[in-house]
Amino acid sequence: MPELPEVEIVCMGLRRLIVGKTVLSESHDSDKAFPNSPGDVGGFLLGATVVSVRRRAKVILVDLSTRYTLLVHLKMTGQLVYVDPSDERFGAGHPNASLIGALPDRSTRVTLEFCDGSRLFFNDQRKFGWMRLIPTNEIDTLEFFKRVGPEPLDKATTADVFVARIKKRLGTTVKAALLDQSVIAGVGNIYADESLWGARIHPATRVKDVSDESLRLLFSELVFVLALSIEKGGSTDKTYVNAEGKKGSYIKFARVFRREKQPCPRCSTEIVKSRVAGRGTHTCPVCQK
DNA sequence: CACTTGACCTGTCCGC
DNA sequence: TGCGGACAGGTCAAGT
Repeated sequence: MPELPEVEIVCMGLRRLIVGKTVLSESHDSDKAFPNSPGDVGGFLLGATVVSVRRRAKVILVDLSTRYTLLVHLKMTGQLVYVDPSDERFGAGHPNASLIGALPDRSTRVTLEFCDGSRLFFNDQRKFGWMRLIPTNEIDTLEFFKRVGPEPLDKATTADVFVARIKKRLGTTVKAALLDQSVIAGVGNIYADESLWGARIHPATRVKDVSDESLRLLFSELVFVLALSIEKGGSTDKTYVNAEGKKGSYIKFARVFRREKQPCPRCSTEIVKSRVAGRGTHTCPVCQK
């Protein structure tokens, strides 16, 4: 499930792989892949050169020379994978296609072909993800970007900023508040559980019942797990891969996420799985009260 | 208004 | 072996 670290890793790869490349053709399986975009997406993309790749929250922004930007949201199972013609994974029909991760595959929804013959595939098993083509100067007018909270890894986003924002959600659970993109950007289920364990806060606690000191600790734990995950290439539970098709390893370092029935790294009590804010939630019943 | 739940999807896993 | 159902979770619309 791509969250901030996974999306950041994809962006870093795309910066290296596609900036400066010009689109030769585009194809997609269904117009549902491009909600709220011009009808003739292919026509708008033809001849456009990739100028830069940015990230805001969990959204990838590919700025084009045409003053349009391609927005991409990977949601849960989306992938953006670049393949060069010299790569053995290039093109379908390979005898060991699924084994080597050949592309396109049956989850491929959009294909961008560049002038040098390389391709960028947007794959999405569950079809929750989307791409959107929009004039670059209209990005700030989109409701999501107007509402979204600050980036946790920005220097300007201090613990004070975080505490002030989360305390606007006094009546809800601290986990629901962390997952709310308008409070703080980029946090999903994995890093919510991991940071709450780090701060010894039970996810179902109401925000009003958490001390300022604990909220400040929560922010520093959040920054810690996000930065650690970026260092480890992100979390691959099932489907996540980076722009080169490679998996991340954070999940090996996770303390509670997907570790139910395993010992808590702090006190050895069995990690339990429950449901908080409508999500599978992992906690240590002793460390997190 | 503040907050919670359901819908969107499909692959995988579990019990029978 | 096959089948029904639960589950996975980011975001927004709908419901309480």
